[in-house]
Amino acid sequence: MKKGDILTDDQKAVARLAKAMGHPIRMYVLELLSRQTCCYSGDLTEVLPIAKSTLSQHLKELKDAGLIQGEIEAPRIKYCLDQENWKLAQDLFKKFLNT
Amino acid sequence: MKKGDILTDDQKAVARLAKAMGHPIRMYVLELLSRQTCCYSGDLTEVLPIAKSTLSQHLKELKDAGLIQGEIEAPRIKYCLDQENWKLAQDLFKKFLNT
DNA sequence: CATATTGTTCGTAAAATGACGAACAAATAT
DNA sequence: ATATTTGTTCGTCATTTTACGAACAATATG
Repeated sequence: MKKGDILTDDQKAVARLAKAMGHPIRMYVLELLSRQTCCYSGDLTEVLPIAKSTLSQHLKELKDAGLIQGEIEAPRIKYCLDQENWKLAQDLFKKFLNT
Repeated sequence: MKKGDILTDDQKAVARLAKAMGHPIRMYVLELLSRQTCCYSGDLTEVLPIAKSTLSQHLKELKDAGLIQGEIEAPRIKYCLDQENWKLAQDLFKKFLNT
């Protein structure tokens, strides 16, 4: 924790999360997963108007931010919210927005 | 509201807000303003380790996203949260985060 | 009027983002 | 063993983001 560093860890953390949420496609995925526990990316490809490689990138960003996790299941991959980090995100945003 | 459009307005709106919040400097400003009603950008320039032109850009982004507003006051500019949109942002994030 | 003070705008540059199709890897099914 | 399904990775490209300093505009102060 360097001294001259003005920005707090929480500010950095919530900015990191917000950045990951800063695209409509990614919010679509997050909302879906917050409603139905899991989904397969194939389902998303069918519905979303983007190439599967692009979707893959978006999912990777959500994964890198810790918001979702993917579990290999036969030929497909099952995506779910990362419950632990999701709770953390809830708390962080609550902290920054509610007061 | 076009038919083939999968993404909802709320998803787009919250993504827009999240994008604006997706930088530590901007979260710093937002947190400050959520605590102390207003500030002058000069105060920020003193504290933050970035050029004033860069700060100006960040403030503009927050303004464009509707999160803050600037009021000219003599030689300086007073920045505050845009209360109305801030409430909207609170509601949107609450909705998406299930809080 | 001259001169600070304050912030934006401009020009520039490096890096990141978002998108695509093609190629690839892994696993299942034929 | 070959084909099919599923998703990632690669190469590419255009656009956006982040950052800086210099120049500029507007407004106070001497």
